[in-house]
Amino acid sequence: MYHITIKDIARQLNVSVSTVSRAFNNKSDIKKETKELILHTAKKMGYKPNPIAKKLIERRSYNIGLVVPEFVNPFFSQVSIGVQEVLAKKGYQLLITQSNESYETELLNVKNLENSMVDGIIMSLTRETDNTLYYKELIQQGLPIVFFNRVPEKLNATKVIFNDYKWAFFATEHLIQQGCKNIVHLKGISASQTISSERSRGYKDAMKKHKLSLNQNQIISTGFTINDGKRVAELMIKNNQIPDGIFAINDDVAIGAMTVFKTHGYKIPKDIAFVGFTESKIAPIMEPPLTSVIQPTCEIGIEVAKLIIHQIENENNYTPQTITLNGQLNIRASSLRNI
Amino acid sequence: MYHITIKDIARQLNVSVSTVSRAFNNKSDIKKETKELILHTAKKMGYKPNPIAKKLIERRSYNIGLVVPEFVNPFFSQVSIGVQEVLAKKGYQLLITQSNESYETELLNVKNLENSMVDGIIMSLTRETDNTLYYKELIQQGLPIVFFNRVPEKLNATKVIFNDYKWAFFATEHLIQQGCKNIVHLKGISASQTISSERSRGYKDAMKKHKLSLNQNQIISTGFTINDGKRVAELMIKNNQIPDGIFAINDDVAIGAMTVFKTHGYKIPKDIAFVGFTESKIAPIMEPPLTSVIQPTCEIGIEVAKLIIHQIENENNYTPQTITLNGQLNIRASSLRNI
DNA sequence: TTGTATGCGTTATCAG
DNA sequence: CTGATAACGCATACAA
Repeated sequence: MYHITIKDIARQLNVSVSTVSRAFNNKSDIKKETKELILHTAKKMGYKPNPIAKKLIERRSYNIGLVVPEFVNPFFSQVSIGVQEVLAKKGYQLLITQSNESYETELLNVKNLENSMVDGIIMSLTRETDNTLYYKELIQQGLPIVFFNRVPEKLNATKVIFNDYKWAFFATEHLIQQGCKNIVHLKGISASQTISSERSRGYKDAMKKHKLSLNQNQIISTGFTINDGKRVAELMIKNNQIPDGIFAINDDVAIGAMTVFKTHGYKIPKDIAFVGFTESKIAPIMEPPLTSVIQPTCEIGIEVAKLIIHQIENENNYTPQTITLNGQLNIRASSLRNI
Repeated sequence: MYHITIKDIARQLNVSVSTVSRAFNNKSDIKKETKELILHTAKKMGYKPNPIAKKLIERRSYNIGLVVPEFVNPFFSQVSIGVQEVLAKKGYQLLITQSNESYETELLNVKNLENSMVDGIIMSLTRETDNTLYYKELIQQGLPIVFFNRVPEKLNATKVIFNDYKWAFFATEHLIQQGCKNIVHLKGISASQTISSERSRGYKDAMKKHKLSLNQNQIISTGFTINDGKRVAELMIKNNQIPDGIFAINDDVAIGAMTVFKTHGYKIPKDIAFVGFTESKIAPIMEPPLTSVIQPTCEIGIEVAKLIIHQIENENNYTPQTITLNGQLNIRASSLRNI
């Protein structure tokens, strides 16, 4: 693959490289005819400006790194679509990496991106990420970073988050309004995760507001997968602790639990009403269709991308901010008791 | 963000840049002590080599472009994981673009990648892509390209495909072995798509082999989404054309159709047995769980990545090849009649 | 209006 | 063993 350069064009036309350069960046004055001639022959010769050379001069890579926990999770691929959309328009390229829910890999990814001289990093932490010291240092060094979704609680950084508390509250309240009295919350795992704790906080406050009894057994640390949901449901059945409503940390857990309860003869939503979180593709086709909180995935991506660009282009003149986005409760049959 | 360069180190240590450079590329001889001193102070100063400068010299971007129809489809995100894995190890970066099933966007993406001076392109065509002339030209110009999944039938290029024919044949034969006599195939749309036509060819041949009647009504051009599946099922019910087995172009179509038939009181698999294709996350948790052909998504990615690297590194000395990968039929309750 | 020279950060080729 | 210098492709300040 031989690439045509401005030198080739200059030689061909017996002009200097600077003239050719000028023709492309309609800056300094250049005779209209020469310009047109150059542009024309450039096109004919199949010239494409070498972005690498430009980047070297501008001392910027126009690359932005993205670090997500796992790409199989549609949430993150959807966010990345939003990110791409904005970045592409602005001439940036996105380098996508995934940390497979491993802090070690996450750190490695970030360091690799640094070595790639990205202009900024967009990231969502793994579930096990506890130590955010390195990211703090990066911020202090002046590297633009935007966190989203799974964000470091203690760091003063730019963040885009979802109002987990509010929507967990609404979701729980919805179950209560459907007549549920004994609602169990299937929670994530680590208490350090903002998301898990915010959602369970919303659950608790809704229970309190409506003066429903709330004991330790009603919040169960489950995990995040379909199998986690299944496992917990089996345990609940074995212990004969059957609630009349379940608010799950996410759709996968809800689906897993629902499946098990169904095969054991429980009627949904009559015996147990279900609400999930972070609407998945499966929710609407479950039987019964699963009520879930939908997050504005694409908007999150768009917002994140705008923020990182803003931060890059106003390097010395920006203050960390946290943007909180809203969602929607998609009410479906799994929680509708038609009281 | 000020970046330390070898110049900074040279100045700091009162040596020349070439000495510093030598210290990093343990090539030419350099006094052990100076080398160690340089390496040490470089680390202390937080030096990171500028990959852009290196790329300029090497006249290579070490970027590889990926063009997929849509990233929401987990198939493609899974493939991309495999691709990433291999490329990252070899020091390449992946630029991911998606064409949203639009030929126009696809072409735009490819051209953008060209302008980014990618060293090669990995792509899967959109469903509407018909004209592959431009890609032919690119290949002739010597740009390494590897196609996968949705590949241009007529182009002599490197391709990684799945044995759609074979597994469609097996899937259909499985239904026949379960006692189905009147099997309908829910096909994609465009006849020009290798995948759709290969799968329906497999279906037809299996029917022929087992001497089952096969008329035009048994192959229905459906589409690719859950709603397409629903729509067709409703039509079949309305026309009272109820088969005893359905082999769908993909899981989404199977799921859509299955849902409708179920709500109309049909028993799965007793009344109608179902087989999907390209195992989705939903398949195992459907009720009944959906039999499907699983594709080795990650392996496809790995294979594709290896091929593009091979092509890049042996630019003048490679011949286009087509690699066909195998899958597996995950038999589940949706097709098991326990005869 | 155009050409010359310099520099972006690095490597490579020569001299020394 | 080390230093000076040219080159990668392009942009730009300055000179003509």
